[in-house]
Amino acid sequence: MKRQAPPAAESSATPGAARSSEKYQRILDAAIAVIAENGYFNAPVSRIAELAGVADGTVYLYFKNKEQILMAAIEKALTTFLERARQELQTVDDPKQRLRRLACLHFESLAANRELAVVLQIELRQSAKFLAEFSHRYLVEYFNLIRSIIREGQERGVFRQDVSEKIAANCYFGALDEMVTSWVLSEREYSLPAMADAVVDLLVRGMETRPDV
Amino acid sequence: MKRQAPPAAESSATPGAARSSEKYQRILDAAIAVIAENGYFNAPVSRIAELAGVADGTVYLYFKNKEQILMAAIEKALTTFLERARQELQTVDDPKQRLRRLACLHFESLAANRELAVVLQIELRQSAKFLAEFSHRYLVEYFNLIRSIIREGQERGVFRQDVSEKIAANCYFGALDEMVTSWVLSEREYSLPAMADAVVDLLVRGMETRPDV
Amino acid sequence: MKRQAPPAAESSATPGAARSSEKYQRILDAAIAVIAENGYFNAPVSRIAELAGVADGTVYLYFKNKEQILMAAIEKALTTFLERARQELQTVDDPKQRLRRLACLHFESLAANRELAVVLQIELRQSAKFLAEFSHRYLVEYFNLIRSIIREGQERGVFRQDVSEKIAANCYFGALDEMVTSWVLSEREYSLPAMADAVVDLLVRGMETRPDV
Amino acid sequence: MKRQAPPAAESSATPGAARSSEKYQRILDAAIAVIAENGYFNAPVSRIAELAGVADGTVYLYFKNKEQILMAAIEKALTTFLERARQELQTVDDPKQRLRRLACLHFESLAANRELAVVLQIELRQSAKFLAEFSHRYLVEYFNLIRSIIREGQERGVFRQDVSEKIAANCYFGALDEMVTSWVLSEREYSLPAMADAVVDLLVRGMETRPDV
DNA sequence: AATGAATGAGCGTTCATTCAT
DNA sequence: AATGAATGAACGCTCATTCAT
Repeated sequence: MKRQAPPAAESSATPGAARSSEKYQRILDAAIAVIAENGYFNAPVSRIAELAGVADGTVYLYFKNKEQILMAAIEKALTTFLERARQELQTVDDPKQRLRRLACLHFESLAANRELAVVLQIELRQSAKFLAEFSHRYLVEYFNLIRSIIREGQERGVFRQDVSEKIAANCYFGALDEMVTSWVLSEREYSLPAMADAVVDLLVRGMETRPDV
Repeated sequence: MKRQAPPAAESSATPGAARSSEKYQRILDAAIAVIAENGYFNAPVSRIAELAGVADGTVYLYFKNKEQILMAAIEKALTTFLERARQELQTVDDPKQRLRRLACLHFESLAANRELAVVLQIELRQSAKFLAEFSHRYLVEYFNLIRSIIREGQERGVFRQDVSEKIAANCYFGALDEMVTSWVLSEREYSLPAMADAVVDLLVRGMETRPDV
Repeated sequence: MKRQAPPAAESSATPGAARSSEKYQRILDAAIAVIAENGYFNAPVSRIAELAGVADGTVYLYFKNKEQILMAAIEKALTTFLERARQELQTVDDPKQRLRRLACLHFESLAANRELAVVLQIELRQSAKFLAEFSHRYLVEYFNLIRSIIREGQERGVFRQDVSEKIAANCYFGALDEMVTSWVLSEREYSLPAMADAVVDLLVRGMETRPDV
Repeated sequence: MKRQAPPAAESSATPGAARSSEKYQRILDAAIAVIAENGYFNAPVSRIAELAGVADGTVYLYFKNKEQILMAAIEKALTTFLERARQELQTVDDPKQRLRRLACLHFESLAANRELAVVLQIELRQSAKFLAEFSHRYLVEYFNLIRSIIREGQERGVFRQDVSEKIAANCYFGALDEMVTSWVLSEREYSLPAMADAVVDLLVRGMETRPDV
């Protein structure tokens, strides 16, 4: 994250790409592409550099090591997502609708960038240690958001009280996650966001208090 | 030529040597242990061999390459699981109960062997290609089993017809899967099977036809 | 020092060199040659391997890392020297003669293997840390030997008591050491052992009690 | 063109830029500090630049390459030392006293700047080639000074004629050198100059003609 | 079938040096 | 004169795989 002060601005003399330091971003994008294609451990830093159009050594001007590239990519994606999610959820009040909105965002975000989706769904879990650390640092916030919505719903009497909020959040996230993985692995092209309603429907029905008999 | 009868069945993952041999199994167990501990890419074949008590070269008498060890381990775990699942499900008729029974088995199987769980939940996803191939070859059967139960439920009028059986299966599997991942990553020790009822409850309620108003 | 059990014996089928594990020694010799030529930091392991006639990776079968090669070479040279020194000194009683004998051995040992001499005189001192550790582990024994001879001389009244044994040992070693360095750096070829008498003469005179006036 | 007058004298080790510049000196000091701490090969130019408070590239305005920094640092230290030595020796006539004075200066100079001492005693010897070139260019003068004193002593009949002046100089220098190395490596703090008398005593006694019996 | 020494391609990373500004 | 981002060659080391025994 030690983003070197970009030497100023893009000059004219540079063929094709802008000179200076959207290089950070170029490396990040290249990394996601190469990792998505080959997996983290089969993604040589040299290939990432090549795709980013920089020298091997340049990568290390922007990232401490290979792992940090992946970390940075994931962190950014998640931070962006959470920020957007929190913002959009402010305009929705009903817990059911909030879960629905969140699922749409989840799907839209990943559908918009399939390579990123591959990385998040698959490469993220290369090793227990990596995932564990990651989960604790970033994913936990997403979970907390989900749990807070469910809790709110329970307090309002919209969701059943006899469902552990933690378990419900797990099921909700797990269902979304599996849908994405399924989509990522599928050869057939289909709209992921279009699935949101069905999924949320199923889960919300599972959680809601019966409109009593 | 004192070739000791190389015992029968050879699957794709198993060349020249005996699949049933005791060494075969020892290598498999060692592989799961080492991979669970360090991750697939940080699991040297030499360490697997060491733990299995065989020479490095011996591993290659039983497996074509490193990837095939992981493949074989997973294949066996899944085959065993599916076999047992099919058997146990024969004694249950009600679709809801069948889903419940399946979830219990899912959790029990993995809770009984945490190392295997780590491998299945995490190491499985080293690369999109790997996972894709794996999914298509083995996981698809599990999915088909789940889907057939749901379909049966729909046909009997126990589950709503307006839920895509495919999506429902995804949600069901995703929820279970996330519960397991959560359990694997958790430091606190708790009973995974004990969670089965709550999870199935949530999902079954989401799928069932309302006991009409 | 983890010398792999050499797989048995030299077979006939091997062209030129013996098959198996004087490889350890070959690598050591190659290392000394390459380091003497280029200096430790400019001595690629790959060149050492090449000169030893083994693959790069093989080096690491015999040595934990590059530093350990240098360490092993030096340790062996010093151990051999000290062993021989102690043995030969048993046959000499007079302290003055013992110092003389030791100096001869010192010079002979290094003159017999100029490359080793280069390594010991020069490469040994690449870094303060390296040298410090080395001195404390190996050189200290040599110093102790020298000091014990001087002390003995003092006790017998052959050497002056008003000279710190430690300082005298430093001067003695320093003089020998400088002679060797001088010889190593000199382009002109001359006999190092031939210098021994003159050097020892100077130092012994400096230490001896005057045959009283 | 606002070229600030690039001040006069340029030696071999100093290209384009000013040798007398303040930055030049800052780089030199930084280099000695960093090299003393980490060794020449583990002393990144970037760290030297950082410590000197200049940009990486600036270093190359003052020095042709990394080696030249070390060269220049050593050259300056030796030049300064020799200049001072020659001056101080003008006030001493007796060869024995001159050797004593020289040893004191030797020890004082290095004791006054431990980092420089580390560099001179240890880092100087990174490679036979480096040391050889260095010896021939700078150290030789020091040796000549020592030899001239000894020769003078011999001519005056103070020192024995049967000692090669060259060997005697080697022993003298070697003894001093070893004392310094010993001091540099020692953890215990002690006064190096305090050792001068004892060392010189030993050597001078070794060289002097007996006050005849 | 079993061994394990040997291989060598491949990788992550460092750092002296350059050069456009 | 001064900068510091960029370069890319070079290196130490690992490890999947082979093969002579």
